[in-house]
Amino acid sequence: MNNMAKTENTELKIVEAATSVFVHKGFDGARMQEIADKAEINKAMVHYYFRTKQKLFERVFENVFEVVAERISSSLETSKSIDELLENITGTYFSVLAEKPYIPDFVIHELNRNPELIVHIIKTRGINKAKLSELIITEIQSRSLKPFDPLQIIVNVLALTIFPFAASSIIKGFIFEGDTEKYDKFVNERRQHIIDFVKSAIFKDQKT
Amino acid sequence: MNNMAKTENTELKIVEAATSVFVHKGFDGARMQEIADKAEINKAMVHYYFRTKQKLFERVFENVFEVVAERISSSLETSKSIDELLENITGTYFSVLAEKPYIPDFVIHELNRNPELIVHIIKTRGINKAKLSELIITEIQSRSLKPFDPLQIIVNVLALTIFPFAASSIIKGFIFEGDTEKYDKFVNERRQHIIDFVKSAIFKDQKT
DNA sequence: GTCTATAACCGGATAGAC
DNA sequence: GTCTATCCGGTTATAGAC
Repeated sequence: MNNMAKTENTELKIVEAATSVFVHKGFDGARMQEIADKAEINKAMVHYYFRTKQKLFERVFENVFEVVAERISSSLETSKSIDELLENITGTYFSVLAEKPYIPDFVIHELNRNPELIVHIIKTRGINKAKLSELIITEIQSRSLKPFDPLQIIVNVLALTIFPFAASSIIKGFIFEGDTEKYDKFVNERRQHIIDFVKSAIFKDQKT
Repeated sequence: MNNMAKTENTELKIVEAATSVFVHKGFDGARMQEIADKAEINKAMVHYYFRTKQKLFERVFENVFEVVAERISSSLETSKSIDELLENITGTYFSVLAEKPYIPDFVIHELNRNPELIVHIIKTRGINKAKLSELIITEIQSRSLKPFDPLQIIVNVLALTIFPFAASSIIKGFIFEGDTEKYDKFVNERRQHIIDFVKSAIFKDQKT
């Protein structure tokens, strides 16, 4: 009992440490020693619990991915209109990414370099894009919205929301010349801007 | 003379090989041996020409960055209206990125992990966002467009254009379930879609 | 489960002959 | 300029005592 609690506690500490290292340095840049140090534990212990760097990484990646996927899909389930959908998606992403802005670059980078990961993950959790485009198509017809391709719209919303976090260093550096204050203001205003911008694009009747 | 031609030729071969390796594996994942192999040259030669991996990387990164920056800024210079601007930016990006889709992830990832690079690059080539937002502001007033923040609009266009390339593996995997044909069709239609979408968002008069 | 020590290997970099 | 051989530090992973 005592042992088990200890075990799970140690394992958790390792995963947490590993997450913060992998997420900031990537798989190739991460060092098992740094993970051990951050977990305040011996390096051998990390191998005792997870055997290889690769296995530890997979555990971390799935965790990180799950955090986002979980919150996104639950917010999709409950959306009954495009307006609600927009509010929910942007809201969810902003609440997750404002806290963990490094997630997009991490996920994108590791997935690009390791496409097998995708196959593995898709099997466990497929995003229900069918349901999503159905909702959009229905709305396009019933509310006579602009006849854009639903998939393009979905990607647009993802792009508008995620890109600024993925490319934060570029936007901060090149567009705001390193001015953190202006950048923060920009991010704060952006959630509402995206909603307004997308609505303005797809609704025929103007709401300014 | 003969030596010099050979030198420049060898150097070029190294840079080309290094580019393809760095761009796909990132700095941490890249191996000098693989670069040497690809350049069909000895590993010691790579060090002879560039001394360190870091120096070779910087040369490659600046080259890659330059390709994009060059074409973007020249297309910005010549744009006299928002319509032209949209056509030029999306057109330029698509022509560059359709050919080199790995650039966004590479640039974003390396810049996020190595912010000092940004400072270095900004000094040499600043993006003239001032001129850009001026044009947008003028257009907003004279053609009575929706009063969106010009900087948000700029980021929107970049996001809509670049994100699908950066996250290509995700979009291909999750939204198109690995169907390359559908994905290619999606990308081909996307350039025009972005133009239509953005115009629809910022123009008050509808052009469907 | 936890630690120390070390194996085994890899990768960047250099020495030195040609 | 080009090659072979090699050094050397660092990194993953394991052996083995406690």
